[in-house]
Amino acid sequence: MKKKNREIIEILERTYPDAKCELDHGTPFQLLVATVLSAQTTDKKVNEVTKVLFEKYGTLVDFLEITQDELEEHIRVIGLYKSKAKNLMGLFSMLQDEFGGEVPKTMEELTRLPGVGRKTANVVMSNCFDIPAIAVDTHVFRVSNRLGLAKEKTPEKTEEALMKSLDRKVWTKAHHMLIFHGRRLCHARKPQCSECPLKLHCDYYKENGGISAS
DNA sequence: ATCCCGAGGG
DNA sequence: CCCTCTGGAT
Repeated sequence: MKKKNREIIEILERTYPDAKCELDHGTPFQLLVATVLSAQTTDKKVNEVTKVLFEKYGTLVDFLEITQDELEEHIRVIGLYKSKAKNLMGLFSMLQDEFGGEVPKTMEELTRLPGVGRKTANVVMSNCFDIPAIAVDTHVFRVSNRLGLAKEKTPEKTEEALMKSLDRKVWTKAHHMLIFHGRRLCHARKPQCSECPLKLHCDYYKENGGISAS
């Protein structure tokens, strides 16, 4: 790992020592469901929904008995609930029919599941099975570009570049820290550069002197 | 208005 | 690559 990257990781570790997955989850199956639900909404809201949902339906077997209408009723307060409910219904049956009722552990298998893309697959692999992975969401994408960890034009290329430029053992942690940084300081619109401990390592800061775009 | 730890389809 | 899908918070 390059010296600059190592310094960035060290600063992130000091700044966000508690960076972690904030979705509540017990079993891998439950985190998979929670992660599918989390797209374009907040973890807080998903946690409120899953707390009630998993109390009534805790396992795949329970969900195989549910109807799409019942599921929609539970997740109605979350955005995109129709497509999420539809995807989850397909996900349940595919888990049962093609994966023996178990959550698969590979990118190829996970992304076959309806509603599961690279981001969700990486979250499941790293958080459920301790497989080093970098899930690139909008935060990781933006922050990586600004810091120069991975200057890429698509999330998939950013994922590849980060895996090359960072030690495997910090992948999962780096993923969480970059998300925390994106949410706390390195906002899309108005990044708080003046408060940022990484500004001296940041290409974005160098280019505009830390003046937030209006 | 803009954003939320996206995914699928065109 | 770009658009849409959704509702709630700020």
